[in-house]
Amino acid sequence: MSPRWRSNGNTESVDNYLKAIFYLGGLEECRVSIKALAERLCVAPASVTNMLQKLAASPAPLVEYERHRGVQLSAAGKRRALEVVRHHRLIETFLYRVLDYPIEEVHEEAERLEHFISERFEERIAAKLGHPTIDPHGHSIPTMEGKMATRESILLADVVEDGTFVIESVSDRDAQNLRLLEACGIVPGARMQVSKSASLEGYSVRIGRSSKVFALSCEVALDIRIVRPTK
Amino acid sequence: MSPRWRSNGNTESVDNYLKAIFYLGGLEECRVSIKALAERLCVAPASVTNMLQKLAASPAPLVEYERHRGVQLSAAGKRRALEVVRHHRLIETFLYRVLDYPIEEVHEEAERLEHFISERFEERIAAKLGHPTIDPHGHSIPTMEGKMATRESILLADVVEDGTFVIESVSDRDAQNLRLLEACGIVPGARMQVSKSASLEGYSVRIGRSSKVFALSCEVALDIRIVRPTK
DNA sequence: GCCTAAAATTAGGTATAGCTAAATTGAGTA
DNA sequence: TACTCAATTTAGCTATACCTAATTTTAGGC
Repeated sequence: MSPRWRSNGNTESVDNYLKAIFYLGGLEECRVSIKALAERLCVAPASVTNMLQKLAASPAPLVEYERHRGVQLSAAGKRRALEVVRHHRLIETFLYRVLDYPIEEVHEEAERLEHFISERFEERIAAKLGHPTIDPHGHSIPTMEGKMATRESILLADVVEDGTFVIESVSDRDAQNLRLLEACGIVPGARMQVSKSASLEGYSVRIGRSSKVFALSCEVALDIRIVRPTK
Repeated sequence: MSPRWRSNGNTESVDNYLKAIFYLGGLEECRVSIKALAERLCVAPASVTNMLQKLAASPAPLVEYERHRGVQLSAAGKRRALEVVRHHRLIETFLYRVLDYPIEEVHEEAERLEHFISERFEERIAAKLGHPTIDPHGHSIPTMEGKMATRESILLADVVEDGTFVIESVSDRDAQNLRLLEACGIVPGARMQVSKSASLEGYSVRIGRSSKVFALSCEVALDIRIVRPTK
């Protein structure tokens, strides 16, 4: 006799651990340290150790964990992480395109809702949106089967030679910053002229044909991915 | 340093208690027994006592609770309950009208999501739907200010004389049943000829101009509200 | 007024997911 | 090799929200 509303088992925390391991592990899926996870999740390192031990001890473990050598997702864990990322990015796209959210508000709402929507909800919003592959921040949306397209972009922060680029994606984690970027026209798909300015400790950029120049700090440049123009 | 995803305080259980007290108290807002609450929430009576004591002891209590004499919502509790009901019914309407959900699936999804949507989400779906006042099951949607329209309907189960009625609302709690009702055309707004049949221990009904007769049990009739046709 | 049964409460226990503080481990340096 | 220190783990604690079993209270019948 357990309350109706807990019947699905609450996977919120677990999902957040999996997502964090997924992001921190990068595409190379290297082992992630307890410290890095603790920082990303805003919990104490001891809490992370605890949770990972529990996850690793389950009959169908979502993580591969070895004492003192960090943690990695198992195949099942990666599948679940990609599902949550798909939920997150579909919801962001939906909020932006169907419910006309301001761009800087979609992340927070998606961060909450991603854990609670059903398969049906996922399928319906995907259909409504025409099965999108890119979210409003320019990030790839994993498919229902758990495949995520990889694109050959680089970090703006890694640019060494001045040139023209197309913005692939921006970070969704800092709403304040996102609002500023959007106001400057720094949005996925925009064409951007970049010049590295040593004096400024950052980058000067011009968007499209505008003559306005914006200064971007190195920190912000770490959150922007760009590609060479196709033509 | 508490994890981001718990920052709002988890009000899921509390919301469910408030909603249950709201429904069981009825429009007269009478005191609700611990036993009734426990049954509705599928938890042990001891758990209800516990929760109510905690809720009543808070500096701004959501309930008025006295040992051995049941519980009632405070003004603040009623406000919150109506907000959750508004969320629930707006979400149901949204799922049905915008995302083309089958009618019998909207309740379960709304039951989960109602606790986690933001004010912005509420406002946006309401706008998208043209600020609806009735949900797909025929229930009134409370306003943003916490007012809920009351209509002069009666339970089908209270019908003593045969006659023609318009269906106001059906229950959303039993998906199976809801699917059957819909298949019979027993949906809000439909015109229904009712005859009480003693032999059947229930009602025989015909919908619109159809000649098909359906038998409804007394139990089902407890979940259908009807009104006299306006003309 | 007393007795009984149902309802409510109390007492004590579980699991989850956090926490701090103390102990341990291991990786790089002297 | 041994030392040091940061990272990790362990131990033991907290709060929430549930549970069962035992106790208390209340309300209705006699």
